[in-house]
Amino acid sequence: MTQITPYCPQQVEADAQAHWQTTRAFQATEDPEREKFYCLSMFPYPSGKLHMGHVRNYTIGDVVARYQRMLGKNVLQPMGWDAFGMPAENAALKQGQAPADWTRANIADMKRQLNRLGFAYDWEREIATCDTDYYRWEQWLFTRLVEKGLVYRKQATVNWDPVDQTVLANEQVIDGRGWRSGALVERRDIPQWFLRITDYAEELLQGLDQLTAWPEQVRTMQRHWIGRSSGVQIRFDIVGQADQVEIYTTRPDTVMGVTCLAIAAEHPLVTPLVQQHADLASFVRNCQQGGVAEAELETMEKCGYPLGLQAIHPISGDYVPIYVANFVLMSYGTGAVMAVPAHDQRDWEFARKYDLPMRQVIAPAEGTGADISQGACTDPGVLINSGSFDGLTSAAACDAIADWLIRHDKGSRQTRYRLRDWSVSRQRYWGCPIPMVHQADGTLQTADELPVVLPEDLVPDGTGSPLKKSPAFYNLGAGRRRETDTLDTFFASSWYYARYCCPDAGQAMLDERVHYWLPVDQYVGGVEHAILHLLYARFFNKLLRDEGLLHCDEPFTRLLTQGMVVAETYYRVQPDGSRDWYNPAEVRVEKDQQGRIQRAWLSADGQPVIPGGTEKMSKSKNNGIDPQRLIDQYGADTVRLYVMFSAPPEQSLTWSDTGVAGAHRFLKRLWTIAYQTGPVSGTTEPLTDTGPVRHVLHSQLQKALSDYERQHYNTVISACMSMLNALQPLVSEATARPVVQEGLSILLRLLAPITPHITHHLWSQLGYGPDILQADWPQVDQAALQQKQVQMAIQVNGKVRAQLTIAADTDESALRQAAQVHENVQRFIRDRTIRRIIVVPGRLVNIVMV
RNA sequence: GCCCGGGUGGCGGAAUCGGUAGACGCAGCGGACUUAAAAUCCGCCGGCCUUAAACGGUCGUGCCGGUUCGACUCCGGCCCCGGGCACCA
Repeated sequence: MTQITPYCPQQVEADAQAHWQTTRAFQATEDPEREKFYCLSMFPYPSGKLHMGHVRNYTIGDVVARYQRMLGKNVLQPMGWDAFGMPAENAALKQGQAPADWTRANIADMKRQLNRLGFAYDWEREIATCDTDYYRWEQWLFTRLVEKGLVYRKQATVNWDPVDQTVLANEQVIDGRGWRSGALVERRDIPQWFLRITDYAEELLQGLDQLTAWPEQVRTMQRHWIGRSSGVQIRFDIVGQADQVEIYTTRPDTVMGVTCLAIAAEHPLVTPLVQQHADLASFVRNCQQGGVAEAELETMEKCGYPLGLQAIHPISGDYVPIYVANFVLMSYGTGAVMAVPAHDQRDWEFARKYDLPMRQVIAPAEGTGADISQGACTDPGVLINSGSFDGLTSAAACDAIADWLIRHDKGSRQTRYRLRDWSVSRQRYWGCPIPMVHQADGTLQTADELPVVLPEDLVPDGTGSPLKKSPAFYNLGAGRRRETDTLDTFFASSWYYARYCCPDAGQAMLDERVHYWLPVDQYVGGVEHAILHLLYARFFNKLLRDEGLLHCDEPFTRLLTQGMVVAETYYRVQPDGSRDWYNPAEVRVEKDQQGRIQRAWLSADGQPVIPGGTEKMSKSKNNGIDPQRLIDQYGADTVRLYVMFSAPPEQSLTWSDTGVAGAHRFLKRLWTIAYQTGPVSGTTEPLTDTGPVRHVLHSQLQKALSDYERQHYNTVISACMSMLNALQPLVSEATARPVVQEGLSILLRLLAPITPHITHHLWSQLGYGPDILQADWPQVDQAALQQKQVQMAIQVNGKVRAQLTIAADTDESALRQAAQVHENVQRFIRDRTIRRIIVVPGRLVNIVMV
């Protein structure tokens, strides 16, 4: 046997990539004659190096793009950088490097790594959101939205670090304390810029029904997030005051059970009383302790303090006490809620704690009265203790009570959304400057000239935005002052998909090329973006549409939410209480028999580290795995194959590096078998052989083709492995050569989207064709699928008792006969009466006994 | 706390519409080749019972219950893990 060139991925991959470069294989051009396919993966934040989550995301996207290309579509697959954000400022704090330099160095590194993986990107469309040519159009859009009245300014509650004198992100609040200072975080209201996304709430909700190629779970999450509800806004008068308190409820049927109102510490009713009552003042101060994250507000201990005012129940006229409560925020809703302890669990607990009366006004529709001594009864039922409303069902009472309140001018019906307007201003440096100017008279105007360029030479010091300390930036003279807040980075990532269509458009935000490419046919990204990013991008698409810049209603036709790559986290607590996170690659662990971690220590110093649980790979928890080592050792194709094989794309993947060797072994076998078979020779006529190997080949091909459509790429690979397993014994048989060649030709094309380098090499080197990118997609030979014999299971009462190999065209009565005579079956049916026999053609016969 | 997912051998996973649970791979074990190792190739591989072995039996898809001739799949209740909760991206 002749010596076979060993598989050398580094060489094969460099050659293939050079070929794609010289042929400009992935540069996309608009061509109205061809069907387009726009495949987009969520662009990365340039945090440093590529981690496994990136590799997984971009490999999935690349497989989709290359698959569509092989189907003959005109494919656009761009790539860029979500380049503004907090980590650049954090790196600057640590290393004193300007965020711009850090970011651009990371972009260069990560671009090199992406290229090494062989992704089919059109790099001529590369975008970085920190480039003036990109963000100038955000500023332009912002001014347009100001003109349209879709931007406004309002107080909003933020996390305030009283020591560092800075606003903290929710992520920077750890156990109620600032991550750097360790100081107790306070809630503080400051003026912020808002976008009226709620104007689009109904359209964003309705649009979900059209997104049939989105995962149902994402649509459900967005529906709940938008959270449309029908309810009643009710006004309560206050004893001895002209002011009123307004509340909103979706359960007006329970209104007769109100025994308390709870209002926010910042509510206008509270402020005048604070000066008079020291206890109240101290309670209000306590209320302002802690962060603003909803999870924190919902899980903290609910506290209240009686304000000393009584509200007048709008129907009964009873007096109900008003409490100040730490779980009501002034900036959401009306800043007040009604409490119905008998029928709401949170209110029930609140009433227990402060010894407030409970008044049951709903009886369960069926059975005897519910016991509210153990907890609230939240189910709908029939009204009791509700005067003239007694006996109504909850549904009827909702209507009747709403009507009563409206008739007596005490309330109104309202449709509300849980969705809140989008606060887009950030008190940070490394972002797009908001193009507004504070005039000497206190009014606000849009900037005279765009772009407002962000100075790149500033270095943050952890005590607020350096822009605020940079008169060169903000001081416009004559008392005019530039806004120093920057835009939320979600602003930049909400329209990049459109800019890729025309990244060089100099005269406008978007040009006519978007009409060819949009909407995006396939969007791929982490499931963690299921709500915020995807909702904001849908919102922006509608803003851009209403601006006349694009025509589609929704930006992303099909969505694949890739599961996360998660890994264990490890940390040590520093003397100041902060946590230092260690990468799993630097940690050694000892596990017990159940696989639980017993002991973990840093390999560098042997000292223990604390396991922090498996979490999404992230910069902040330092648990990203560097894929570079694997690429160096095995090559890009092996890494691509491995990440696609080891789990279905939508499932989360707990990182472990066993199994990579198996993926590599498969590619080596493919290489060896292809070279043993040698250059393509002989007839090119379609084969007519219907032997067992071609049956395996074409039934596996059929499975692989359908799995490509279903995006079950892990089982595409399983099918390819089965095909290679079937071919392997035939390699040394000269007569089987046509079948092996056919098999390899199918296999190479099936694998081309997943492992593009090795398939490119073998295809052209062994004479299957000039360039696998131009090859036709394989097709199933139906004749090869036919089988003369099938194997069926025989069950008795649903338990498998025997196997039957029988002619595929055996009719049903013959099958019943054959099943009953089987020896082992006889043991179970002897002496007993057969009640029925169920035949599932091609699968099983089930004999049901008495 | 609320919303959305997930839980199948030692491990990753398969089972597309309620129809033979464990495809494909990893790890492991046994064998071939080799002076040896690596690589490669061949075979075995959920637990328990029975058996010389095969055949066979029985349990088994997080837990408890239900529907069905038949349940990983459907229904009810629970447990655990992951994601999101509006300033991480």
